[in-house]
Amino acid sequence: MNLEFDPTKLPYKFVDSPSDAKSAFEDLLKEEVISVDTECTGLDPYNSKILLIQIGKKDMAYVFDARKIDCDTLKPLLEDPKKLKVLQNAKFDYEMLKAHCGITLNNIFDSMLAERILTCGLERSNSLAAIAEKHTGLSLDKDIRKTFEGLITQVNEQQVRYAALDVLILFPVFKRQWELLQKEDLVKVAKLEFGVVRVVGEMELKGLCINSSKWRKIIRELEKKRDETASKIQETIRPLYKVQQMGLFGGSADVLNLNSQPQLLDLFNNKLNIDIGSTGDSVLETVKHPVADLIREYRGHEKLISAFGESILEKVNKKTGRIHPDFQQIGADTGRFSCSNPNFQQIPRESEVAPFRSCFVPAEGYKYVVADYSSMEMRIVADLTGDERLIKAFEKDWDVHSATAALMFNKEYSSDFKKKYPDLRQTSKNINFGLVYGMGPGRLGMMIGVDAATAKGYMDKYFETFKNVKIWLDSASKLAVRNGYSMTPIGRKRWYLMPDKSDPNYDKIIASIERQGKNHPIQGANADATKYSLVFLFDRLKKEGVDGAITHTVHDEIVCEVREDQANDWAKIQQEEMERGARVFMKHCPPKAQAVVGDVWEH
DNA sequence: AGAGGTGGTG
DNA sequence: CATGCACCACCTCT
Repeated sequence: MNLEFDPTKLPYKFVDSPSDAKSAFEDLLKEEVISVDTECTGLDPYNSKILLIQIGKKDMAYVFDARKIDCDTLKPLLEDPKKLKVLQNAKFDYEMLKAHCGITLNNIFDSMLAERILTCGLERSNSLAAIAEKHTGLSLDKDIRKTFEGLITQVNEQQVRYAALDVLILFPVFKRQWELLQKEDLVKVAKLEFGVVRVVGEMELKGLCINSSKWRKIIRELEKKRDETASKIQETIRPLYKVQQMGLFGGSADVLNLNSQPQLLDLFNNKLNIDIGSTGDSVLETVKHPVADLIREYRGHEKLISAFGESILEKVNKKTGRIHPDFQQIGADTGRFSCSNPNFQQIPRESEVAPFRSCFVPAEGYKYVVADYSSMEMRIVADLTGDERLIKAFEKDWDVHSATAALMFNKEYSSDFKKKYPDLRQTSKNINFGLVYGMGPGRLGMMIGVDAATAKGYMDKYFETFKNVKIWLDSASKLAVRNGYSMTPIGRKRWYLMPDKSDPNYDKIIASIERQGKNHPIQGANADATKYSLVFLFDRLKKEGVDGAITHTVHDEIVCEVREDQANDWAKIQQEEMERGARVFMKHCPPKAQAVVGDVWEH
């Protein structure tokens, strides 16, 4: 790879005076493509500061001292929609520049997302060092990055050189990635992802408000229940253990640690003489012993307390009073988001004992508008297979599981089908859900309580009824194996590492690729629709001048926080835009989104 | 520190 | 022959 600069004699200028800033600005204004990076004292945009802003052209890097230069000097450059800004992990710099300088980056090329799009399924590490090494052969020393953490003194020359190289290297990386994106026909996907960056940036900056006292109340209740169950278990099994241990304060010590699988296994296998291979819920469920039931009860509460307890409240940001989770834009190889610190995509669904979701509340004077797609994956199946009867069912907005059951078992569809034939509907529902995962008869049988042969009969019946679904699924798995990748309708690819013929697990791995090859186009298409929706909604918020923000997304759901008096109108818009997001590629089956306005996170 | 088990979400 | 997709957090044990 030809570099346009000499890595041993980096072309950079350190800019720490207004006049130098002005001339650097003038010089950069001539460029159509600039690269951008920031060095900050930390990762949290609200509790750290920008030290350096680097802006590069292909043969020169300007390193601005953010503590001496007025950001406003750079604003017209960074906000110019005609200039392409190349960044590594643009979301981070977007948030920093927005929070500290009021600068809104646009027209973004994100090398991290580009690499992810180009290697989905193959590589998981998309650090600048890895990408630069791969595309230019130059190895970056990222150790210096750590030296910016909490820095209060003046930056040294080594730090400036490091900062300069980060933006210089982005040019050859960008050039190469752009060629590859075109070659792999991934430009459309890349443009979508790059458009989503600013939405994610704003979403993370906005965060969510949580009712801490209500949250704590739930945890306390759960702890009470857990402790009661735990004591009951300890008392019940104490006689089985020879050693009577006394606790520090006179009470009896626990006989075993209820969270320990080995100790639990020992309890069942050696003390209760009930052989179990694992302590998972599906196994304990079948154990006819009161202790098994108690442990399941204990587990249920312990899980909620440990995963969703105090740890989440510790994430409340001191500056904003809200929680700002990390959204990973291409968190899954299918194209889905993932979420962490904390993971707001796995908050339990609303229930009597654990109403966690109702603790998420909009700010004073605002409402939540929560919208999700209904039966999206089945609608995508209908669209991809072009099955007229499925499409018709969705056009009439029928319950899809009832409709498939009606077709499979030659019954008349009716609005009370679920009441009349609950078992038939359940069977169809399990097939519908299972088929997008490539499920087999064994698993289906387990789910509906019949043997594998009977279950296979149902599946045969299903595929006889929906021949084109079978054709599509077979073709999807074959294509994945033959091509080494699968694709969503907009062309998002997921690659597969093909096993060597000599691999002892060859068949197993191929079977797995076949299942992933069926699942990816469906799950990925859903993700694509949601991402288009995010972009459409974001633009619409601005266009309509709505006082609101996108705060959360969970795969087929988008949560907005909108000023009270505008919420109802926005709900209608949100529903329309989400359906439009799906119609980008759904040309046969109508998508459907449903929105509700409320004071808590619910749907 | 990392793996494995378990279990929460879509 | 065997066969459920995609994540992340917390726990224990090595």
